[in-house]
Amino acid sequence: MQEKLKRRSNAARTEATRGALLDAARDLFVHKGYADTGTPDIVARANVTRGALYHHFADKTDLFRAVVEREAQAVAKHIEGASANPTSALEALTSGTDAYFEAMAVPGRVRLLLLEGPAVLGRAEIDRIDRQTGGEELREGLAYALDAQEISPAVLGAMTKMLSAGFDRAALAIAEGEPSENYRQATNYLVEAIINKPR
Amino acid sequence: MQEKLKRRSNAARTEATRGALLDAARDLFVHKGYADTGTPDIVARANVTRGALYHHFADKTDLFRAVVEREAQAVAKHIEGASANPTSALEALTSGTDAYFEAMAVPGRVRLLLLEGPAVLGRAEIDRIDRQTGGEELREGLAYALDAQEISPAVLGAMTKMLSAGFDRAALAIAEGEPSENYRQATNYLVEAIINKPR
DNA sequence: GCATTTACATACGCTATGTATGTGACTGAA
DNA sequence: TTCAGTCACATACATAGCGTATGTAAATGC
Repeated sequence: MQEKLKRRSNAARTEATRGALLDAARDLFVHKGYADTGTPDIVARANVTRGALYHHFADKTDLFRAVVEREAQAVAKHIEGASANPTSALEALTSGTDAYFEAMAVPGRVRLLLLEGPAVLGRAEIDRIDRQTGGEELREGLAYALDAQEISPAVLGAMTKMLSAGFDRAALAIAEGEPSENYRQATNYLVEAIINKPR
Repeated sequence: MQEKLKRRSNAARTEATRGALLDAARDLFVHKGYADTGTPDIVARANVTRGALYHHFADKTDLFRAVVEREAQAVAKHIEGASANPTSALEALTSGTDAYFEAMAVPGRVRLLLLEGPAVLGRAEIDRIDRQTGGEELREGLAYALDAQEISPAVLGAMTKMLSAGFDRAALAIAEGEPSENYRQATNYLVEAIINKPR
């Protein structure tokens, strides 16, 4: 236990303040949305002043971006940890999507990453964050699974984006209370249909 | 040619003012986004005052909703007109998706309906508008195509939402300049894989 | 030990939103 | 035709949030 007003290094102060701001902002952005959350609300909950906020972040959008990036990293870490050693291409895909659905079931994540994120930061920025935090797994899994079939890389990329959007939508529906089993089954159906597609 | 300051009925005045506001707002929302578009900008472009805006619409969000609804109706009308008499389930689906991609290629539509819409109005509201303006076609087409296979209605609904999200994503990519041919091929591949899935 | 940088806090200007209030044009009944 | 009531705005105002400029004490580095 440390003293109440202990002297702290600048690094420690920065970490504490930034962390408090990120936590408070995440909560408020999740519950009230980006537009309806004011910087006064955020700093009040974080027990700092607006000066601190604008010292650590360029503006409100920059703070939001930091929140989103932290969230995306958490998702990536979860998926990374879950995908152990798959026995088949199909199993790799389904276990990967399961891990994704699990990770996205954390409250607020869907709103931050799939709803507010693209609108506030723009689709390009969100895509960048996704890629940066490791959103290549689905593409690789699909490419591997479709190895035998004659598909151009461009079409494969297009299909990957479309399926990825489908999984996002599934995560969104699950987060809104729809039974996840329906989406697990639909996912399996889709993946199987694609992998076993007759030519 | 009518006089410059002709007397007009109230109905005519309302229609003109509302139309000018909707047009101006659509342009600005498309180019600068909802958050960065101020009501002063909108009324300046529409050549009316803020008083007129707040007379006809409850608030800025309400005006945005009206813009989105008009846009969704335009999309519905286009698809409705395109889907003539299909010769097969597969052709019905592919021609429907093609019509959807065409409709969504109108500049700004993707941003309004797929990016800003869900974030500003909420997913639930956007879904309501979609349903109201006739977004049931894909569901019916899929249900018909999958008639033979053993799929519960719940899973079918889930799959429909996921595929719909995929098509949205395709429309978005096309709107951002990616070659539509990739997405047409990917769409065909997916639809065929699903319809012909071996059991 | 001192200059510099860091990490804030405070105060301010600007802009946008929504609302309250005022006014003239239109409408409908007598 | 007139006149009361409503409609379609216009204007003025109150509030609030954002970003910035400026001030200060603590920490860091030479």
